[in-house]
Amino acid sequence: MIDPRRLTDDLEATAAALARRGVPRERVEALAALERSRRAAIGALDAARAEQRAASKAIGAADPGEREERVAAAATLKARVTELEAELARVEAEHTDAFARVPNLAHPDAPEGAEGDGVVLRAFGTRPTFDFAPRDHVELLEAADALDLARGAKVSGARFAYLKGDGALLELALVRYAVEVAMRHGHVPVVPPVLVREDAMYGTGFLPTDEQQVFRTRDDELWLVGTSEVPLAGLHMDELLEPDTLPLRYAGISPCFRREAGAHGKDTRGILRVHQFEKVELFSFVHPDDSDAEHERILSIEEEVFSGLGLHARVVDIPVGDLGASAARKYDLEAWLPGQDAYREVTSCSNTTDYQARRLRCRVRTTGGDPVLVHTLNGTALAVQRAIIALVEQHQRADGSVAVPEALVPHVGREVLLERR
RNA sequence: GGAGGGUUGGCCGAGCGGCCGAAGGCAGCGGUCUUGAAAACCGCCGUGCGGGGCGACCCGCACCGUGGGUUCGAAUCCCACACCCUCCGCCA
Repeated sequence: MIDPRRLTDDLEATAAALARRGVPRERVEALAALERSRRAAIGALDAARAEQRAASKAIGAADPGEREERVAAAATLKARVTELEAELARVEAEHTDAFARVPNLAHPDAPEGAEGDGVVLRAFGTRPTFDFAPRDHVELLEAADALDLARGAKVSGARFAYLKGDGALLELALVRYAVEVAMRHGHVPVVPPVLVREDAMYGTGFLPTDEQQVFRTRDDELWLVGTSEVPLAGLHMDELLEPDTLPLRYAGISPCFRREAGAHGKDTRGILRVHQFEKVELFSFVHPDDSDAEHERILSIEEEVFSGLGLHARVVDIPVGDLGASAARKYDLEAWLPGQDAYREVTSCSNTTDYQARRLRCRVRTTGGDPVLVHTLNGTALAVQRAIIALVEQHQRADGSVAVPEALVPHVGREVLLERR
């Protein structure tokens, strides 16, 4: 959510900034009007309440003779207050809903453009070459009975899969490996709840905008998270933090659930786009001055995780037209997938600046001045299914087996996986 | 699922219709004292919103788990819900 105050105080600048995010001028002016009527309603109510309070106080000290008359007068004032309260509630509801749908302001350095206009900042690792026709992850994993898509579909539907045998082992090894890298960089490992209340979904910006992407439960007011970013951000909602506690850094380990509505026909093969996957997520709460540096820091951890697996990938600076509602700036890691002959997104890290903090009411004390909103950042340390794809496809050998990268050997317990029996 | 107890400021903890934004303590901040520190003593010390000065300040309103209700007036009374604790049942 943007700062309503800033919107009315500097309409021109805010309108220009929001135009970058595709918010039309008329809508910005409508928001400003809502903010002004909200303030007017508050002013009127406060004044009426002050009158009523004064009248009530006088009753306590009044002579019994004039009491009845004073009570009647106070009752009239009360009716006025009730009326103004209803008016404010109406304005406030409209205001809240309208502002909740406004995306975060883009970072000045985020590149212009729409999906596909990302700027490749750099690449790391070596793009593998093969003296045989490389297979894709489905062929490699199914041949070794490490993946069962057909039965996944039978039991749960399309976009669900079983990881078995080496596939299951690979998940455990990758999670453990990623958590260790994250811990080396000061992120505290966390296994969070994956069912959360609506408040946490709103606070992180997944509601109301992406409602159709989220699984919800029928009999309880709970939502299944699409990333542990939600419960990790929620960790400090409604909190006023002490400055010396920042930065707070976490590494969430959790399954993630996504409806993938509107993605019909897209990435239907294999486990690239599934309804349920496991992910290790980096999350930081920092002082607002430090969020740019923290963003680079999280990106570098992501690069370390991937390059540590001997994988080739590139870093993409995502254009404003392709940012989610909460992000001011986003970097993706795109790994080379020989099976698709393409680079595909395997991680993503966003600086959400004060967007989530405002919605979650998370602030930090400052020396002297008023508390300020913290900045929050999130990034994928490792998304298991996509990492598995990149790993088996890039490290495959002619016989369909996969060389386990050195860093993963201790966690897998073997140097080769997916050998056919 | 059943029965009880609880939820007050950064923390602990009083308050049980108007004098309560809220005693007291701890922590924190400033000062006196001290070679320095501790102790002692003095002072300050919640958050949000609205308005004004538009500076380190003043005024108003709101907030005692959340949402309703009673009342001229509620932290205090009533109802619902959420969460925490104890006991019983069930269960991994």
